[in-house]
Amino acid sequence: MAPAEHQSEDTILKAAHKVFLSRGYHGTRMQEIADEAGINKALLHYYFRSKDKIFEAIFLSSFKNFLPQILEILDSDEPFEKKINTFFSKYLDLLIKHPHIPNFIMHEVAHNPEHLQSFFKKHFESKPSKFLRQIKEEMDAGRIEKQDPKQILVSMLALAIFPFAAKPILQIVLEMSEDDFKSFIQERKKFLPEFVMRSLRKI
Amino acid sequence: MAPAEHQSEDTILKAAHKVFLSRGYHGTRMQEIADEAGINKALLHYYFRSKDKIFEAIFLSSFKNFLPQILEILDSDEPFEKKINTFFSKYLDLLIKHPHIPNFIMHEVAHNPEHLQSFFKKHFESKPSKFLRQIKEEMDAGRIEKQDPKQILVSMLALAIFPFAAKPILQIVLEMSEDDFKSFIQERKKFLPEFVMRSLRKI
DNA sequence: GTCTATATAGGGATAGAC
DNA sequence: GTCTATCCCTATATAGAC
Repeated sequence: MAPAEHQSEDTILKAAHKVFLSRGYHGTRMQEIADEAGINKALLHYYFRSKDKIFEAIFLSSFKNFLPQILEILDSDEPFEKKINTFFSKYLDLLIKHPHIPNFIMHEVAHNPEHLQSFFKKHFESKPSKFLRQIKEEMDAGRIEKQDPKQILVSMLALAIFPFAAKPILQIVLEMSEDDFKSFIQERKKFLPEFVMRSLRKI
Repeated sequence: MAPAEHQSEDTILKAAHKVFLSRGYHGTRMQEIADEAGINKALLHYYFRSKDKIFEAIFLSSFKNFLPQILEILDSDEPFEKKINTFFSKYLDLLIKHPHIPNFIMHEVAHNPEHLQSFFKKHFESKPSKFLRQIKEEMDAGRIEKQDPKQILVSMLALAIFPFAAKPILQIVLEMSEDDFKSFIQERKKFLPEFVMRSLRKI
């Protein structure tokens, strides 16, 4: 890539990412993206034709960080218990890097569910089918309690994602400062694998 | 209350509730609320002075369904294990009745965290302090594993709330129809208390 | 209390100079 | 490529008749 050529485009995307993720589609003003990027409104339309086009780019890149990367981990060949550890460790790290993604995705998706179906099919065929099968195998082998595998998967996602989506509320209810919250999440990396495995393990 | 007097006001509130919860503050048009209520735009301003005022009313009533009612259950005098059961059973029922509240609250709160602090202090002093103490007591009595009580509380909230916030995504990833999702949630009422208690119980 | 009509502002998008 | 100026539609809000 030529160095200066795409500089503005990247600057715009970074700015747009920041604004869209903190304000949502309808809360975002093109002016604010321009200010954040240190350029003019007109330039936004020069690079991307419309607000919609910029949004699409941001949404796509965000979504890729929200689910597919993680589903891949779940579909790896690691043994079960090891995989639970890897999952929480990697997912929490990812969420620490992009803490606003859960809210952003869930909000936008809830308001355009029609688009999601085709969008999903277009960009990711990855389903957590291998992981769901793996859970079944563990059950059949008598190593974990018989449960609906989907309930387990959704629970794992919930335990990892929810604290980031509900952060401001949790901070108030539990009287946590920013630092408190940070160490709460760090603690959670250790807490969650144990929490889940203790629940699953046959006694 | 006089019968006809407040009819329009109620109609407006019901319509506003529906529109705000499905579209969010910035996605909501006064025109759509008016249409939904079967009245004129101007009438909205006659009853409530501005969009902000209507929103405030809706947000307040929604928030009351999202947290305080549940924190109350947690601060009751029930014994521990019974309380875990009551919590999930009542909370899931509440969320079935108001499935859009989690997304709505979390989205709006994330974008106006400044307001939340004073808002929360004004309307609810209820903190889950009794429940957190109760967890500690169970630990001290040797009935459950020693853990950070806050991690447990947040996990319980996550397990209950997340599926509603992430519903459209889950439906696609797990290939669930509306009916599938409904029964998934019904199943979850039984699944969650066991899931949590198995994890906590000392072995 | 409820309507129609209108004022006013805000924000996405374009024209055109440089 | 980047800017200033401006168009134009949309949305909140108000005025005023009934």
